[in-house]
This record gives sequence, structure tokens and C-alpha cells, in this order.
Amino acid sequence: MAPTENVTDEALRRATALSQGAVEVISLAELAAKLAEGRPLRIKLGMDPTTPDLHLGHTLTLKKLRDFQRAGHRVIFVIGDFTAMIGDPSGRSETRKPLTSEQIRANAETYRGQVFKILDPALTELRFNSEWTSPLTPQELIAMASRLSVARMLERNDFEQRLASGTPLFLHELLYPLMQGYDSVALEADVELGGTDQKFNLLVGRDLQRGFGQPPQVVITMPLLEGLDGVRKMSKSYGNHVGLTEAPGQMFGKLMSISDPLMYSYFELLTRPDSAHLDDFKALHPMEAKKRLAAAVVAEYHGAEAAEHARDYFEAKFQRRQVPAEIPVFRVDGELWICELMRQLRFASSTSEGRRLIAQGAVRVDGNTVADPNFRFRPGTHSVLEVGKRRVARITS
RNA sequence: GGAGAGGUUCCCGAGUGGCCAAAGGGAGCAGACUGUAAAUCUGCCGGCUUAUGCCUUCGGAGGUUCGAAUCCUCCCCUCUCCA
Repeated sequence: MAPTENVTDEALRRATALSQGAVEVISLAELAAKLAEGRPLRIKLGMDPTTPDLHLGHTLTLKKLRDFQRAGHRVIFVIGDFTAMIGDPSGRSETRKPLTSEQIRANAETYRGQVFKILDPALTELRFNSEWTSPLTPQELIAMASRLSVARMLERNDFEQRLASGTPLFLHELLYPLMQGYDSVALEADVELGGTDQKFNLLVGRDLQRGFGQPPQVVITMPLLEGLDGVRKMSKSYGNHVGLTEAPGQMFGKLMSISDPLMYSYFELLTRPDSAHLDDFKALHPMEAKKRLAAAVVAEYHGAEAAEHARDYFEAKFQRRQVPAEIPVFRVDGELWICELMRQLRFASSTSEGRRLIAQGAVRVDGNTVADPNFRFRPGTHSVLEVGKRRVARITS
């Protein structure tokens, strides 16, 4: 445990500063004690490459890591290529579908570029946890498993609910926290970050470190960002996310569609304003406030210029209902059936859906609603195709 | 190992021989309304070049039948209780 008596006020002050925005720090005194040692701390964050894209929800913990980097500490970003094969059961109401090792490798590759949109590469160690988990022997695994009681495991809400509802819960899912915890042992982490849903896993890391004779890591949990639906946490698998690599216009548009209450929580969590900024923001007309939020986020990942363009595009397209100047151009060679064209542009997932969209009056060519599902584009015409409110393309031949 | 229950379209969940591409809800999409908000209302919601038409789908493989998501056989998987 932390020798709190050795902690200076200065260290405590720094610990408090680094805890800004965290939901929970276990414990602040321990963090202060580690800071007081005066060495660069090893700060760990693990992410399983279960999808190819990082999204805004991931940025909360990444930015906190950056805070630590700026304070001179070393960040170890762990890509959970091994744990991804197990599938983190945290917060899940069902077993995750297993990914192939090819998918995991491909996803992991995309993470590199994306995390460095936020983290400083010079101060980041990028590691794959298969490095130390793959060589584990069954004996070692069982020894680790003996450190965690079933009762403790089943205290978890997600597991308890699954048992209560008769949803399958598999043995390998119980192993997940163990493997993640072992990452901390292997890396001798001083601090581990995670979302609030990671609390249990992070605490297991502490238990295992103690078991291996290491000082336990400090656990810092960060808030979870709600998804665009305002109901569940942001997650690609729920389809309510904004990806870091999404186009500026798309990012802007998605952020404009959120509800007002969500907009304020996004503003706080994503732009980390001081209280004066927050007050200013709340005083704005909701429409203007939301535009500022959207622009701020776009600027962060694509630059100020792109943010401005996105805003112009949005205002032209949706507020003035004009066809914006810059839209994708699609070349048609010869005649092309409109439903086929929509499918090729991915404005419709099938020609059948294209027909439905036409039947619903959602399709316009040069501003005129298309009524005929057999409409064809002919060579020599230059037309603007609009489908619904968001899909536009210029068709040339 | 024994005894029950169950696996349905993106999700939940009805359906026990034709009226089933399959009720209802959710998600999604579209239209109206707006601040492209949110909420609400309405419609659509497997695929097919144009269809009172065809094809694919109800865990898997066979079978019965004019006809199967529905009946039979075997197999796979999950849940519950017992050991």
C-alpha cells in the first residue's frame, strides 16, 4: 500500500491535476506516491483490435495518456492481439464472436496510425500482448487463475445478468480479465487507464501484480462517451460512433444530428473546456453551439480549414438546401439504370432498395423527384443525383 | 451421464402442414415537421431490370408430402434441474 506519509503536497497536487476528468482513481494517494519517486512512470492502456477504426469514444483515454506524456511519463499502448481472440466480456450481454487472426492483424495495423493522431510517438511504446501471453504455459495460467475466486468473478454485473437470463457464459470469458491483468505484470505497469467498464479488469491487474511480487498499478477510469443515439456507449458494433478517420463532412454531419443534451456532454468530454468556455458554450443558441462543437471536433482531426469547409458544406446543403459546390463526381459510360447507379454509388444497398427509395420520393435528379423506377441516365447529360438528405453525387458521362 | 426446454429474417420475439418473405417490437432508411436537431406522425424494411412472377431464408444434413419454419430421422449448439 502507498506510504501516504511520504507523499509531498507537491506530488499530491500533481496527482490531482493528472486525475482531472477521471471518474475514479484507485488510489490518488498511491498515484501521488509513485509521482513522488520522481521517475517517469509506465502508463498502460490496452485496446483489443476488434474493429479497424478508433472512434471518438477512444479519445478520452488517449487524451488522458497524452496528459501523462506531457508530464514526462512513458506510455505503453498495448494492442491486445491475443486478448482479442478471447473477446472482452465487459458490459456484454453475449459472447463476442471470434475474429480470425488475419482480421486481428489487419485491425491492429490500422491502430498504429490512428493512436498517433493523439499520442506522441516519441514517448509511446507500442506492444502486442501476444508477445508475452502466447508463451504462457498451462501451469502458469492455472497458477494465475488460482488468484481469482469464482464468487468474485460472478459479482460482476455483466456475468450475473447473463447467468440470470440464461444467456451462455463461457469459461474462456472468465479468463479474459486474467490475461489483461497479466499484461500489467509483464509490463510492470505503474498506472493503467481504461473506461469505467474496464474497472474490474483493471483491478485484476492489481491482484496479479501483487501475486507476482510487484507493486500494484494505480487504476484510473475514464468516462464512457455516449454514442450518437444517446443511449448506449459509443461503439462501432452498435453503429453509433464517429470514427477518427471519417471524412470531415461526414463527421460534421453526424455530430449535427445528436440531441441537445448529448451535445453538452460531448462538448465537455471531447473538447475539455474550462468552466468559462463551458458557460459561453451553454449561452449559445443550440444550433450555433452544435456547429461549434462539430467544427471543433473536425478541426482536431482534420485541421481548421477542413472544419470550415465542413461547416460551409453543411450550411449550404442542409440549411439553404442548395447543392454544394464540392460533391463526388461519378462517371457513367453509356446508359445506366438509376437503381443500378444508386447501388454502385452505395446510395442503396441493392437495386430493390433503390426502387423503394424512388417509390418513397427520396430520389431527385437535378432537383426533380424521380417517379419512374426505370429512369435511366444517358450519355451526354450532366445531372445531380440526390438520394434522401445526405447522399449527393454529380453524374457525368 | 440422466431428465426437460430451446435454436426463426440486423436484434428481440410470434408462428406447429398451404392464407409465410414469415405477426409484434427495436434498430435502420424515407417522407412530413424542424435547428439535416431531439420528440412525434406516416411509410418502407431478403434478393432479382422493370415482376397478381422468379430465387434464397426459419441451427445442419437427409426424409415424408402435391406442398414443410411447421411432421419424421440423424447430427451440432445453448439453457435449466439432477449426477
